[in-house]
Amino acid sequence: MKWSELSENWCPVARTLSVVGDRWTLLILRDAYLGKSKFEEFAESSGMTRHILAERLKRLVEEGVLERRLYSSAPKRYDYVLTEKGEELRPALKIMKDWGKKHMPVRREAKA
Amino acid sequence: MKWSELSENWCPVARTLSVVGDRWTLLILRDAYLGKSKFEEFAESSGMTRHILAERLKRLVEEGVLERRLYSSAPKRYDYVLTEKGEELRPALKIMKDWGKKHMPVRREAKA
DNA sequence: CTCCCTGCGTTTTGTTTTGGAACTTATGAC
DNA sequence: GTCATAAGTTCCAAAACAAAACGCAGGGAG
Repeated sequence: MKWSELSENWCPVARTLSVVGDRWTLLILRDAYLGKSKFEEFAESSGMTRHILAERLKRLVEEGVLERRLYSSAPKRYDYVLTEKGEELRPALKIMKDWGKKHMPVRREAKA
Repeated sequence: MKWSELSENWCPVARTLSVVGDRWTLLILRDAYLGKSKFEEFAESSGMTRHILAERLKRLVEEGVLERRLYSSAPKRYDYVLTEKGEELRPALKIMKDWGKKHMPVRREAKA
């Protein structure tokens, strides 16, 4: 089965994952919850390539998770802010944050 | 940045996603929370290819989210059960389930 | 005016991952 | 022997991805 067919799945978890269940998307949301909104902010913070970032942002806007907003008219600049729909995933990220803190300690290679 | 470098990230969310943040892995956990444990059960329920499933299961075992358990010795058969670490992600899936129900209705194409 | 800078993407070029389907191995049933 | 079951593994083409360069629209400096 292709990933793209998941949005029609009978299971609500699968349908959710069809939006946020790929590599990177939840990292964009993390940054959004931290107050970031600009393309360059997401790019730098998450470390993903601009290519992928542009695609994911477009998708999140299409799905109504983020809203593309004109924040400067000359020159024209857009940023991305959470919708109510997007806000409602925040608790899931909180759980992942706590889980990561508890179960995924940073293994730093013995360094001077 | 490559996805594989995420496990060393300063951010606990990113480290969590380095384990469960790819396509399919959370769908395996969904099935595990529903009581499934066998390879064929995961394969059929999630619709992912056996190839990918095998790789994801191996990774989840390595990370201590699932445990590979011998459930039949002749012929040798293994299944996969949640560890306590794995159980602790259940609330996140619950949120995604509710979010999917609320925000991702199944669009069925006008059908007779 | 000309040149450089910022911010938001798009294009290009290889590499990696994925999807689909067939194959393997071990054992029990008929 | 032949078929069926369960848990993977292997192969190849197709899709996704990473990295870096390019495009474009306004400023601002000189």
